[in-house]
Amino acid sequence: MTDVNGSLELIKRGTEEVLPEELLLKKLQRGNPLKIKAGFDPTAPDLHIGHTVLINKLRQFQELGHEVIFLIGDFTGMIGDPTGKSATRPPLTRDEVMENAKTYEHQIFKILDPSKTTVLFNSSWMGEMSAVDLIQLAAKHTVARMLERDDFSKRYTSGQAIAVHEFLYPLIQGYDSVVLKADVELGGTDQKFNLLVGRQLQEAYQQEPQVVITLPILEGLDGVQKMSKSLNNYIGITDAPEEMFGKIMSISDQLMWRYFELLSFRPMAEIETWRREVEQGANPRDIKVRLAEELVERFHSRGAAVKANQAFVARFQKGQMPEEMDEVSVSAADGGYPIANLLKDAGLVKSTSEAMRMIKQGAVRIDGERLSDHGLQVMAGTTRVYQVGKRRFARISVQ
RNA sequence: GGAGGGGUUCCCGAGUGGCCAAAGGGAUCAGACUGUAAAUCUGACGGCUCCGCCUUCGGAGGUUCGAAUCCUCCCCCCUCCA
Repeated sequence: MTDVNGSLELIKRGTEEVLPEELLLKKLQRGNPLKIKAGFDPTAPDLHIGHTVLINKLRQFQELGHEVIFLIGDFTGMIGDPTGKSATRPPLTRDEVMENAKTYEHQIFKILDPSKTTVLFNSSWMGEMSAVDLIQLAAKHTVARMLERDDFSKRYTSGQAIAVHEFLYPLIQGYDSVVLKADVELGGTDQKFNLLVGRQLQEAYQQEPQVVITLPILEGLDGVQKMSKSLNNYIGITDAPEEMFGKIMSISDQLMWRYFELLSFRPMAEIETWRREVEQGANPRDIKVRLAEELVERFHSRGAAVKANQAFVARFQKGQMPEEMDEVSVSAADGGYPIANLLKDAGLVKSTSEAMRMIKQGAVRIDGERLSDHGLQVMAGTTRVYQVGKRRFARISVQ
């Protein structure tokens, strides 16, 4: 390998930490393909663009000739990662795990090269482990070290529950690295503790420890909390083009730069140029469009990106109705369909109470016209466009 | 095993017999303003046949004209001691 330092620089770009960097350099200098490990939770196969920060990094390793191990933590999934609040998860069945794995592959191979990716399940070795083995593994770590983990110490000091089995999670994740003889493990900054446990365990099992690379956690659409499905502040990589485009356009100007840095493949120099243009008065919206187009193109196609942009302009800058919306058909009883029930049954609101509120607040429109009568009975034989707020539409036929 | 503290509406957190569908904050949603920005302002924020009615305050009973608030039993969490 002639250009080891160049590789190192490339790898470091966009990362939070490389621990320890000297070891990575040493491993690279040997010139052999490295085993790059990244673990994924089997319960949440719907990836969002926050996950792609990591996946993009994996791809970079592949391009440099290394082997990526995409590890599905189906065994650890049964424990549940004790990050933050730990609601007990129901164990997944074998079929569910396999199905989720398929979904993962479908999504990650939009970015990764399948021929250089090995997909593994940690149940294949953890399932074989005996109680004795597990206790021996547990003997290699101490409670004090476990409590170093921020999550645990916070919960411990603030009087929240920590179940004993939660201590096993980092150990098992670390043991995966032992089994795989991983050279490098990637994870989000929130995984730093778990990743470091892997290093320690590898040493305990007489292996050269892995290099730990942490990547920033992408903030969600709100710009404050991390992107996650449960907070509903995410952009799914399978989101429809228009939805994806719209979500990106809705982020704040400040957050836009963060997204550019972590998600765009554009050179940083170019992004800096745009930032200066904005400082000199360019409309940030126009720059944001470039980000939206790039990402829609990556996960869909160039054509989809162009179309999404056009639809966005038509709908929000020119105030037109969306071309496509849900079509709903319902049957009215005698005397018509009460508007509140209609909106509820069509899925535009969660309850009739909410429907009433929306109407009182002036959020409901029928064919573009604001509705004020919350007692309206919709007659059979009509088909109209019902709108709640700015974003929820449905074309409802009443039979 | 012993002693003490605690479980409230999505989250945090007030509330110790009626004025409580339950303060306040957060999140969320809507309206205004906009670039579907952000910030800000206003309002909403259990359900329903919606100017009225029904169901909520860990669970099950009980006292009372009336209970989130009192009593009994049960479940769960935390702290200190052992």
